[in-house]
Amino acid sequence: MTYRGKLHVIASAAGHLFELYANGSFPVFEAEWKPSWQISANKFSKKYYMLLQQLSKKASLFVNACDYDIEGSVIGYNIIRFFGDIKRAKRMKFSALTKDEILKAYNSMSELDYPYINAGIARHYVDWLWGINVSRFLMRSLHKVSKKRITLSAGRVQTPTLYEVISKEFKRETYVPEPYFRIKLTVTLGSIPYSFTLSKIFENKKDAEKVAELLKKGYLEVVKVERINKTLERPPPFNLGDLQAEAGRIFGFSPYKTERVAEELYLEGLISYPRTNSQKIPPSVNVEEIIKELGKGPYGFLVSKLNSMVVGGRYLIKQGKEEDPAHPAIYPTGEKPGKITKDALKLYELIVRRFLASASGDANINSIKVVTRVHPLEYVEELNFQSVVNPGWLSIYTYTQVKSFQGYIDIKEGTKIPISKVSIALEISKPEARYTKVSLLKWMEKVGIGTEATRGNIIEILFKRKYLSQKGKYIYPTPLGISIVNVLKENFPELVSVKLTTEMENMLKDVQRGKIDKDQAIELVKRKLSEYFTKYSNIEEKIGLALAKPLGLVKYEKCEICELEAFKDKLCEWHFEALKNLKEKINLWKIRTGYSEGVIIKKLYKSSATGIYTKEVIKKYFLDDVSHAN
DNA sequence: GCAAGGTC
Ligand SMILES: [Zn+2]
Repeated sequence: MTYRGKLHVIASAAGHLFELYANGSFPVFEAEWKPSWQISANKFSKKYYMLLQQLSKKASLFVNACDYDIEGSVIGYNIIRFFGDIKRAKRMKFSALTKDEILKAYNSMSELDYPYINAGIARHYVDWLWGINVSRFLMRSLHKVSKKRITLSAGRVQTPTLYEVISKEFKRETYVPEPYFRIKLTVTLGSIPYSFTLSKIFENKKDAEKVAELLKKGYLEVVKVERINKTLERPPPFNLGDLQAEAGRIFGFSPYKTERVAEELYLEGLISYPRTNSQKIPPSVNVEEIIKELGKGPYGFLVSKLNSMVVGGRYLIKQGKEEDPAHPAIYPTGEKPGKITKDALKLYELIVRRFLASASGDANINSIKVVTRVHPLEYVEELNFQSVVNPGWLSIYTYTQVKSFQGYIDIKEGTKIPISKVSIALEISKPEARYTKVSLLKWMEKVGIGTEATRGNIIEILFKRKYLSQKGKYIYPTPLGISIVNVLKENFPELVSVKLTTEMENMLKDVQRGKIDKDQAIELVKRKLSEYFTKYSNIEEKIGLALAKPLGLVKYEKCEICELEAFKDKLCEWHFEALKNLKEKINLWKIRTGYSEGVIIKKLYKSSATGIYTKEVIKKYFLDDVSHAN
């Protein structure tokens, strides 16, 4: 384009066109930037590379207009320094690809942003040095012992993620639930029988029985009735993490799949840039125009619903808390979908409904809180009944359903409600849930490792390495994954912890502020790794052996129940822990319930709260006894 | 071949 009398040529990169690269030696501390297309099997970036190289020959000024974050700064810097001239270069900064923001950024462009560039370069080196060297160390060690070449890896993001799955799973699968008792009452509300469980917890069955006996002659007295009108606020538009969570919940998509399909929609021009953490839509996005366009398409009926809710004709998008330096939240462009896959259409509709919901109205809920005294005891019990009086956004975003109490509640202060039935319920404690791909991604988000663009993929890498496996929707570690974590935790403790990322980010901030030089920061990592590998030159066999065992490449003493290495009493650490927990908890069960061991074992074996390793221990050592005894 | 980060 010609603007203000000057010819401007705008050409796009496609992510990093250059990557760090070195030969195959070990340890390796020197790396150079090399064109991505020369390294990777995928040559897609070559055409972008060639074009930018050609155009750069004729340019008098170079402007980096990549994403306004440290990666965007590195992407543009590398292109300018390898093809152009960093002395004739500028930086544009904007957080949404809208006319307003682009014009503003154009009119206020700055010199090249070295604080960001240097921090970005340091980030690349730190990850490369740790990842390449430790991965090579693992593979060399295994090769020494087994002569096998098997791809193994470790890294700042993938290793803490693997460690998290394993530590959570260790607790989950060796879990033995504890018993407790609660009292269930059935009363008549108006003309409807209504059952609920008293909140009071009884550790021992006998205590619960005593109280239940008293309640048979008891009643509920209504102490207070409160009617509260609550609002259920409409949700903000999607960032990628929320989209991945919802597509997982609703369609069963993995986070990686959602990211891929979202990219497809983006390239089709149907949605805005998907790899964003923002839940906000800035005023520079023309929401009115987008909704008008959507109204003409297949989702026009949703726009009609929306318009019936909005007063005054102005849409007010609910803004979320999460932010992104380079992009707004995900929104539909208003373009009509052409021929796209079934999955793409599902995801598109989800994004459309969420966007329209964020522009619609909050739902109104009528909630009745009934405070009762349970006679003849002094328990105060709260009963809550809610019904949706105005669905608002719930009628557009129909993936979220709110239960409504059906029926009329005719009670007021002083009303006495007879108890028609009393029973005792055995309840058991619940363990923390197993990870799914989605909940693992949410964990990564929470602790702050990885980015929108990488989290889904890094989870898939752990599966490709056969460190993790999936059954149904749940994730389980493999023996190889367990050995990898054991080896890394013992020898490179930094690498299993999220702290490595926190500390790296602090270091990057110092580089940005000029408190330390990027080369100094990189040097510190090299020194640390160098010390490690000098120290470990004579333990490669030991480490190789630990990795060869789960791969079945060497003989070793196995657990009596599984393939893991025996740890104590012919059991692996996991089965040993499960047996220990089980023995302790059986006693607790006996005291609290008065059940025989046989009954307890059967209940535990049947319960979904009991861990897998616990069940295997039960099967091996207890179950036969039980069937003989009976 | 190996990381994590871009994007195809
Ligand atoms: Zn075992």
